[in-house]
Amino acid sequence: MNRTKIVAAIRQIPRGMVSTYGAVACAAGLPRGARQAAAALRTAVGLPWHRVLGFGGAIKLRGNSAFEQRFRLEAEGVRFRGRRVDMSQHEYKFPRIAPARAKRIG
DNA sequence: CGGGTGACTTCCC
DNA sequence: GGGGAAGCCACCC
Repeated sequence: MNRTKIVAAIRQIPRGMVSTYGAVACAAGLPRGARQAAAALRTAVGLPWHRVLGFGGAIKLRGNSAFEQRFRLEAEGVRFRGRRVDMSQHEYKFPRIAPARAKRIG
């Protein structure tokens, strides 16, 4: 199941690192599955959900959840630049799980 | 089958 | 940098 791959990918993000919806989906073999990655994060439990961000390291949650996500990341040593995570330092690059052809998303 | 929806992304103003 | 439009995709009526 694709959703399982997405969950597996998210679970691999180590502490102090982050990734993006698109990258996670890509690692799971779904080049256009950013939204599916988000859906998986919403439903699945026990994931490091706070380590998944929008493109460029932006928090896509709203309200209190956004605050909590930022708080948790900072607690792991992740640094922010403005409202975005400093991706040059903390972006986690997935090992290839499934062949992910690079294509534009969006 | 068709239409609405979203923790998405990219362009453009 | 903020806001809107358009494209994409799985899921759910």
